[in-house]
Amino acid sequence: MLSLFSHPSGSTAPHGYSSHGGTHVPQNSAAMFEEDLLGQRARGFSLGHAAAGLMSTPQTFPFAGFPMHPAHDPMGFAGQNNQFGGFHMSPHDHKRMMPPSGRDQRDSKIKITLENRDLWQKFHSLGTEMIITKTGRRMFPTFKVTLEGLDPHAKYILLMDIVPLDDCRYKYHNSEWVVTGKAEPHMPGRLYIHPDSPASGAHWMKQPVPFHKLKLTNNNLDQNGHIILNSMHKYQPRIHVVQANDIFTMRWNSFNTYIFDETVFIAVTAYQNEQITQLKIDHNPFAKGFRDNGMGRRDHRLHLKRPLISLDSSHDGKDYEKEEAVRQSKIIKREHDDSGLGHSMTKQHNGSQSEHATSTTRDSDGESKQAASRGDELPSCQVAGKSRSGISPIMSGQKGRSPPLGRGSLGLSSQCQYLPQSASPYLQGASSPSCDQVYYPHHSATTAGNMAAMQMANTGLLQQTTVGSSLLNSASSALSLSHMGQQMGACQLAGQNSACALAQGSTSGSGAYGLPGSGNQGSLSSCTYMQSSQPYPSHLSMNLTSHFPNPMA
Amino acid sequence: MLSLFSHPSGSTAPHGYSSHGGTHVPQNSAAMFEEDLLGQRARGFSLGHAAAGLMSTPQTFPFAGFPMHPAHDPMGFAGQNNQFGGFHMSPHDHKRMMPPSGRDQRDSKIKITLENRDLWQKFHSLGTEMIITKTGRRMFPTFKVTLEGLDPHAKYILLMDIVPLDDCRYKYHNSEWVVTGKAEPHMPGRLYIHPDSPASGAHWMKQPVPFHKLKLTNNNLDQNGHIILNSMHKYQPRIHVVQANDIFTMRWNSFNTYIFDETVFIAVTAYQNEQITQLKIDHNPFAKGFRDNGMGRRDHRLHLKRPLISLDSSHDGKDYEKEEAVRQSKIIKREHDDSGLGHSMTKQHNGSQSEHATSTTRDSDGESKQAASRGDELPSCQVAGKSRSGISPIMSGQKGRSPPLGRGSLGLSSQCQYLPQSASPYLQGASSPSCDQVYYPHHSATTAGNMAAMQMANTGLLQQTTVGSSLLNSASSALSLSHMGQQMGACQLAGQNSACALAQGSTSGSGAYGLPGSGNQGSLSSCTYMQSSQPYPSHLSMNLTSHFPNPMA
DNA sequence: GCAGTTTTCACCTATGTGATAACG
DNA sequence: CACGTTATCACATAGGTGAAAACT
Repeated sequence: MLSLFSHPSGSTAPHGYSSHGGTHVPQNSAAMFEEDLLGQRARGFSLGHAAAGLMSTPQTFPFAGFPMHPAHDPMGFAGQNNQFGGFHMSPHDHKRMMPPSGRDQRDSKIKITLENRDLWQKFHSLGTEMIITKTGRRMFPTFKVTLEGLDPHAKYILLMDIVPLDDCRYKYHNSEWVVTGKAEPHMPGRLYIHPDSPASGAHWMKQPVPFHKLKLTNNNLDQNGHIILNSMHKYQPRIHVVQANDIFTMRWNSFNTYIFDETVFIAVTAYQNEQITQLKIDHNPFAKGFRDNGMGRRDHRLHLKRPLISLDSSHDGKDYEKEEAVRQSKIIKREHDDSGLGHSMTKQHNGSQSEHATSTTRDSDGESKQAASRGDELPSCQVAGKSRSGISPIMSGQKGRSPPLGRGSLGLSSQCQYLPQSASPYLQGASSPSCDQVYYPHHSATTAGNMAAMQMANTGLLQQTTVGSSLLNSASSALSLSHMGQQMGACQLAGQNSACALAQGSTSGSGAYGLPGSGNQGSLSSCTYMQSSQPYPSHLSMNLTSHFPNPMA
Repeated sequence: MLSLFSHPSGSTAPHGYSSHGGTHVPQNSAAMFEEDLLGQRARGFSLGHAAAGLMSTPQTFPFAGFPMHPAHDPMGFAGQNNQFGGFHMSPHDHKRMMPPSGRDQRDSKIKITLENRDLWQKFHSLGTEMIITKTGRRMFPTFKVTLEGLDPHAKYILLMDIVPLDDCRYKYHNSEWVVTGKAEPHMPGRLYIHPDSPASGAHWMKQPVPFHKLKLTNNNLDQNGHIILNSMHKYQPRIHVVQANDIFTMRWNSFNTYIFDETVFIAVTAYQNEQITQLKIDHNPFAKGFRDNGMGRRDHRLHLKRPLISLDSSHDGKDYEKEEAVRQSKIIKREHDDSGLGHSMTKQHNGSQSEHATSTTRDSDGESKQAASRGDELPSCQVAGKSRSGISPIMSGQKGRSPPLGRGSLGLSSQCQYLPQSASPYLQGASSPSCDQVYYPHHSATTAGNMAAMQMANTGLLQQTTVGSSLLNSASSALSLSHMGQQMGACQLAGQNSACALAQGSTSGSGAYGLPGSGNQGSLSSCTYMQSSQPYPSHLSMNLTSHFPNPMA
């Protein structure tokens, strides 16, 4: 297998972190966390040039057929909540996400609430767009949740990931989002571990938990652990609550996954809908470049490509601080309560399903099917007519909140027609055996349990990279994990800092270091470096490039 | 007279604004305003190289004796509210500033309230510091006021300026501010005109008016109209409410001036008290660089040079947005109500005093007494002992709010001993005939009426400058006016954009263009360019370098 | 090769930091 | 000459912009 890491040898471990793989086990990660805590600029965890371990046999990968987009969302929720256009919100106030049913799972009593939901709704009603850049961009609004029902004394790890909502590629045409074709292959989904992890239930419950540090990037070669997305594609952020003392003993089958429909968004490199731009400027304190009216009072009309109102007064906006405050404390009721697809799903916990055995994670998929044909785990796309579909067609001025549409008559996403196999979104996860079901055992006991490899660092897609060292000093902690039915078998570390403190010493750049992992089912405790030769290794990967404020318990 | 403007000839009017003085009158300023309204980057108003008009005779300047610091605060309030150390606040809730007494002045019914007063108090209790930089720095907290009692239909102009509070120079030693000597000569005070000016009373009253655009600089050669201050000196921001249809017909004798004790601050080039730094970071949305816990929840302990608490949790701060909101709507009562110097003054309106006649504004003061002896209009300094004085000696951790001290036992500023002549701060304005009383006719009818010249643009101190054109593209609108007993006679414009549209055409750089103004008593309607040969012309100067969102009425 | 769509990039705002440069 | 104080500067963060470059 070839090296998965593209960064130039030598520039990999600027801080002395080993750049060469081996079958190492986490060591001094705690110390590192502390250091990071104090540092202003988080350092990466990546240990660089790590090589594969258990993933020796490519065939173990469910994605065999889809080397390009083995990643994300296997789940069928893509079909359940694609009311993206924002014309209709979830009929029920699913602000409070609950497990689908009273399944006898350990955390069925967990209650998770999306904060600033009303703000999310505002964006959602217009068709949320999230900028993705080479260097990584934060999300706005910030994904922030309130937790309840956790065991105050137990330790939990909170993670987030973002999965494709459908298999379509979009374009913003004539003020609306329309499908332009099939989706591009997705990078393996990375997991962003909340920096406070692991922490007690009490800690997580004492106040809203923000995932503001999470960053999105369109750089497939990203070495900073940011979540890699494709521009012009629709995504669904998800939150996972896992009871575990540390990420290494975290059992993948104990994932409690939740999603919030209003957080769906389309990744873009540049804003398409200027109403979204304006909304961002209006609410994001950092988008000050245009807040002429300064902190709190701004004139929406200024700088608006097409002013909606007259320019007479600059005192029309409200204090964003106030709005923000309201947003955080108040929960605005949904206006339209179209009881369409009822419970638009929320909880998707990984059933106690079989952990797909100690499958070996393989990285040398070999298939460089860049643009080759891909599997159809995700609903296929079909460019719909311009009829009444399309996201945010409502260009109604200022507060134009689109009229509620039946849940069935979806917005943009409705244009995607799902293949028979994925027709039932709720079951898709379990029904598509070939892949992705890992994370979406929705009502089934299937699951995430079968994660196999953790690539701590390089996503394993950096093959022919030539990334400069500048890319190595980032910060967010993320796990790249392509929701497949593999089990956690190998841990791949890369980057500069070492979470696992594994790779240290060797500075060899692209050499492959396949190391057979110990195949700990359902546990991430064994981190093994791995490198694959294929540019887009389709398997679970964990990229833990950054800081963990709290030392591992 | 020599040129007051130092910027290289030619680079003065990048946008075609004349750089050569003449007796011009505002012309197309309105058009400019609109353009500015839409532009993201405000352009300056400065008309460059303008020359003096009425200020032909230097002797007319009250500052004759103090060529270096004719500027600011003539008022005696320096003595009234120097409880800077923050140990004691104004006894009465002077959040609502009212005219000193029911003087029969047109606007005696105006009520002005400082917004986010509690935030100001927090800073004040520690000893507020404001960063000043070459390029200009905004103030934080932002000076924001709520107005009441204005004639909804009349037009008003809101201005702000910042005057020296005493004649001392400070230094931060051993965690406290101590006087180190006499103050450096102050640049002529510039006036910052609120960009909405002029606007109806209704407009000003409909919501808090923020002066967030105002910037402070330590660059004496500033061409951007920013307010020039001296580092390590204490200042008092002031607000002026003037009923006028436009700045040119604005009558200087109709100024209604207000000050808020809690807004006193020491200008610094770098923060001295780290508690202040922390407070800034905690409350200023832009100071995000360190808000690890992101928008809303931050860990004060991170990055704190000397952490006050443990580092276990990052969830301790409150949402700044919330705080901000609260700050804006709620008015926190002062804890300590030491009824020391009772009404710590607030309203300082310019009585209907005689407008010092059509005194001619002279700019060629000639005196280059840079470090020469200066007049003593300001209270003289006397380095006090380290006893219990000194600003923010209270280094009590987190919420350490200093215990209230008698008003008499002032904080730092108390260390300054005032000369007999200025012993009575409230009367000083009127009592010091030589200068500065212009703005502080406190209880007297004296006054601001005697302003003579407006130097629209260069402060007149840019003499030997070599400022690049880069300095010319700024934005804030400011008037430089050294509160002396001169009357508004000449208007000096400089910079690139033209508010008065006066100077246009001539590009001669440093030539002097003394032009006899029409001597409009109390009115700024006649703008005359002027240039003085002395580096520090001590006279009223108006530097209106920038934008006025609203076209002049 | 033009045109339409996307992406990248240098720029600008605001603000604090640490290192370095002046100053006294 | 070195130290203590103050100032300046390049850097970093977050985020939008517009123009140019890159795709399709």
